[in-house]
Amino acid sequence: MTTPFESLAGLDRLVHEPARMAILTALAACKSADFLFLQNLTGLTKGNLSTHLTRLEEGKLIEVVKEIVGKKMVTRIVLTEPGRAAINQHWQRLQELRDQAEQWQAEEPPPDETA
Amino acid sequence: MTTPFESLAGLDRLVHEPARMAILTALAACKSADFLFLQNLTGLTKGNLSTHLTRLEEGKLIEVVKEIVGKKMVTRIVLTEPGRAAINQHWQRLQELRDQAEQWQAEEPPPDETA
DNA sequence: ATTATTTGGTTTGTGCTGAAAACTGGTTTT
DNA sequence: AAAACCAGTTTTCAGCACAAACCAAATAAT
Repeated sequence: MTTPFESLAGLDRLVHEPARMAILTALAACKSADFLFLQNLTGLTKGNLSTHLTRLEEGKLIEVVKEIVGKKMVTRIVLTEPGRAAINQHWQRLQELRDQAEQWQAEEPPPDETA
Repeated sequence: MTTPFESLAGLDRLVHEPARMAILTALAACKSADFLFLQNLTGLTKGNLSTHLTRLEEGKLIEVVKEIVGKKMVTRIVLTEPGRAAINQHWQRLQELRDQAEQWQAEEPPPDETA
């Protein structure tokens, strides 16, 4: 028997991490985002954003595409389908777990020791 | 102007960390919990639970009380009022931010470059 | 009574990880 | 041509989660 608390403790940190939740949620809300736009949206520093993007890319949740626009190189970040599923499911899971936690009652309550 | 994504990125890691969300949420749902009961609920190892409890105690979100019951020493963990507020507000904030993110649209969209 | 074993945790060691500073390569400005 | 700037990347470092090792007290075995 697994409690909602156990599930909470086991949440995927790749998605759950605040900065990455921000990035993934932003990407899910935008049709497209380039690096600087994402930086503005999330308020992360460039270095920080860059490393989080690398992690997300390693996890196949996003793709980083470099396009040349005019003479500038633009880094476009795209949410993959697994990535979209991951962030959506994460939000949904949080909601479920919160609800379950509220409903929850110990089957085997801790020994009474009010004496 | 701060976006919901910026707020997401700034979430308090002391509360947001999966193991600690589990602990705090469990404590909010129980009237009381001793160490082993919490361990069963969350599925954490003893060492891991112990260190997280220390962090939460340092943050004044819980209190760890050692009682002697019969001949046994029982470690009882109590959510402080700030602790209860913190976990409740955290859940609420997550909900809000999700909603805001869904509503959100860029005021200043990224430069169109469909060419 | 003395020695194992179990119970109920804490401390220590280690590898990871998030954050910002420092760096890099191209571009524009002067 | 040099200086300044832009758009990111790499490096450095402190902090952290995790489990293994450890420890004290109670209980069980001999």
